Amino acid sequence: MDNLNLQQYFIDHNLKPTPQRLTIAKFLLSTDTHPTAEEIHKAISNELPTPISLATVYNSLEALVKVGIIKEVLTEPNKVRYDKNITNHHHFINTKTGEILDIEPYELISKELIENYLLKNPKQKFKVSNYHITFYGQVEENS
Amino acid sequence: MDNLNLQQYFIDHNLKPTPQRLTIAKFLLSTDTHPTAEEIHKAISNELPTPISLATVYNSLEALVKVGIIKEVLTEPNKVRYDKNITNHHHFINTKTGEILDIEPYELISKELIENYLLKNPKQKFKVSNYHITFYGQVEENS
DNA sequence: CTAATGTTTAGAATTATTCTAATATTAGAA
DNA sequence: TTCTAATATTAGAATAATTCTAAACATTAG
Ligand SMILES: [Mn+2]
Ligand SMILES: [Mn+2]
Ligand SMILES: [Zn+2]
Ligand SMILES: [Zn+2]
Repeated sequence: MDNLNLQQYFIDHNLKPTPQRLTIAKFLLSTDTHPTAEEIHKAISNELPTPISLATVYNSLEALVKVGIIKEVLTEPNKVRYDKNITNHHHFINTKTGEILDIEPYELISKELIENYLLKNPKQKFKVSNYHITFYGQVEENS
Repeated sequence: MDNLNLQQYFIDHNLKPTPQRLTIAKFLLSTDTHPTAEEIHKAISNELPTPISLATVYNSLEALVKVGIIKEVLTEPNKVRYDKNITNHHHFINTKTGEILDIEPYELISKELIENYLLKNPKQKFKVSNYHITFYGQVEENS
């Protein structure tokens, strides 16, 4: 999403396209990492004429989550990370580096497979609306 | 695990079987819920002759995680929950009630299936040591 | 006994986040 | 263009979860 679309998206969702919100959104859309509010605050603090407050970063992130432009990701204890990738996808955590990688849900694990799987649980019937997998391990570079 | 085994388990793992640790461990082993440190503190505070401090609850939980008798579970932002179920298993979150249910990993989603799945990701080779699925949805009672 | 070691404790400190209430900005109406 | 009402931003206080500190306790080996 480019600048103009972003601006329009905000307007369409009753969100004033303030410099702070635009800067935060543009920053998130530009990175594949999953930064925390603090990391975002540090990263953008010199991209605005006047310093942005941490409260505004938190406020803006909440607003951006609400209009569906970003998502929260929970990986470590007591830390919320933010993700520009709003599609249903999974995460691979590199246990050596701590890096969080997006894993796209290809067809192999389908909704049907998942629901079948849960049907094996004898006690209750589960109606799954969503699911998220966190993989832990290491990454071997392709040769 | 009963009282005697618990005591022995602690000793075998160089952990003094203090009343505080035993009480916390027994409490966790007795519940299928996934309580927070605070909830545990409240729940056991009248099961000991003298009041237990919250610091001790945190210290003990850390020790119990270290010796592998319990696990941490991350579901909500900024909250750590504890789980007596140390087997590899998944969690179903009832989005109506917030309840967290254990889902045993039956064979349908095997390690091989998972690794195959990740092999479809063209960019990198993943060596998965572990994975955890969080399901969201509702539960229909069996008729 | 006594020393050494490990444990618990209250309360202070820290970290992440939310709240408050004053000020500033925005966007539409006049 | 102003004016105005609604929103947004801000600094700093407050809160929630957790960790740290250093003193008091308990247990055990000598
Ligand atoms: Mn954070
Ligand atoms: Mn907690
Ligand atoms: Zn992601
Ligand atoms: Zn569990």
